Amino acid sequence: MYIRIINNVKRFIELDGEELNFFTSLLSTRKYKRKEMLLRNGEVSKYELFIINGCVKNYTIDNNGFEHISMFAIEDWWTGDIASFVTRTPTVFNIEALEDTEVLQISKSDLELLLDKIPKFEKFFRILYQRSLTTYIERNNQNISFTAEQRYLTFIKKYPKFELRISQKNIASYLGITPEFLSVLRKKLNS
Amino acid sequence: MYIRIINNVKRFIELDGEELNFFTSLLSTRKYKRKEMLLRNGEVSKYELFIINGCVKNYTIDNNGFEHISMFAIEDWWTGDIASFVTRTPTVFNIEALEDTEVLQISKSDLELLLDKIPKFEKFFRILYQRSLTTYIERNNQNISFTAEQRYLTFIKKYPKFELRISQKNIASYLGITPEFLSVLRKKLNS
DNA sequence: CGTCTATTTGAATGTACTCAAAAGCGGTGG
DNA sequence: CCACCGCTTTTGAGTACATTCAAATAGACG
Repeated sequence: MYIRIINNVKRFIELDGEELNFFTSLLSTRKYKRKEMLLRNGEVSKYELFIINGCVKNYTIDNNGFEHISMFAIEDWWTGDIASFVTRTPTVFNIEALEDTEVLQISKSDLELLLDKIPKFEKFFRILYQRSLTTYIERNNQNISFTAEQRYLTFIKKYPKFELRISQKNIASYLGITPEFLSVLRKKLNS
Repeated sequence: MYIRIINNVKRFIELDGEELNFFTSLLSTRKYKRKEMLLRNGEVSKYELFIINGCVKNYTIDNNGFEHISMFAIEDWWTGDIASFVTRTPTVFNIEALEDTEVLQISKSDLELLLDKIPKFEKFFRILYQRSLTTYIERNNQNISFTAEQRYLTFIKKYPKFELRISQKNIASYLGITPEFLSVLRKKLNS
């Protein structure tokens, strides 16, 4: 149950048995069926989530009803909505399971307790956010400088697993293009 | 000299006089003239930077020689290139002063020393990166879902100061559009 | 004051979208 | 296990948003 999250945390900090027990005591498990919602636009995001298995998408819906995917998360990834979680304000995001998914979650008060009791977790999250930031900076750069084709090629190179697991419609939404246009791009690239 | 950075740090953590002295002892000042480079593509980013006054742009140059601005930073902002700084690998970014600029900088080894001696700084940077991440997530969402006009309107609403201080050419580069098209947009919006 | 860069303007072009319809595919129930 | 239903993907025609290139004008810096 906790092996994946423990290995994940141990990438950046070292913890003894007691600290690990305290950490895992703050986590709870939840299972979601494919298409179930983990978070809905308008709610306050109460948890930071760690995916044990499965796959979710984190997206907004614009005024015309179109979905725009901010991120995917699969096993060993953290997800959630930091902005809403930190400020306790309603989220603009939705999180939906793309496969049957099992998560570990930690509430805001328990996370604060954890950071307070074991400051090494400040370091853990500092590094986690640092790396996440790097990814978003890179993606932002691609968004403002790449064509859709370049973004697609970069995406499948960086996340080869995702291409097999995630529908074209969802990949298109992540890339910021229409599914029709992604279809055209793929046809062109395969010929 | 240190008032701005001390106030910046005190937003998230409390420090006593001794801790502040240790912190500031690790900082050095540098001044740059307008158009001077703070960092060049291919170098390793050796410092995290805090702007005391002035304004800089952080950008990449694509294969066709076009600039794409990742961020601006003015007084009280942190900047640099985390990816290169953390991994000690050559950066793809350039940082250039848009005005005469004065910065405080801290080297990687000194930052590590600081984080080690005063773990509260782990918390400071955890929160700093968390907030920065939130900004990039929001901007990424706008990039994949907004038209150029919507991105421009959002930008001037969020950073009204920047519009007065930064050339249209640079704003266009930040938004991911051509200066010519931004000119057309502004004309349309002013009529 | 002169030079260099930024901004404006316009015409032609390209990238990506919209809308519509057909084809393909997967899950579910009979 | 097959057939149907709903959703995804494909295809194509017409359109919109944004770029490219060029030239004129305006503005800033030394």
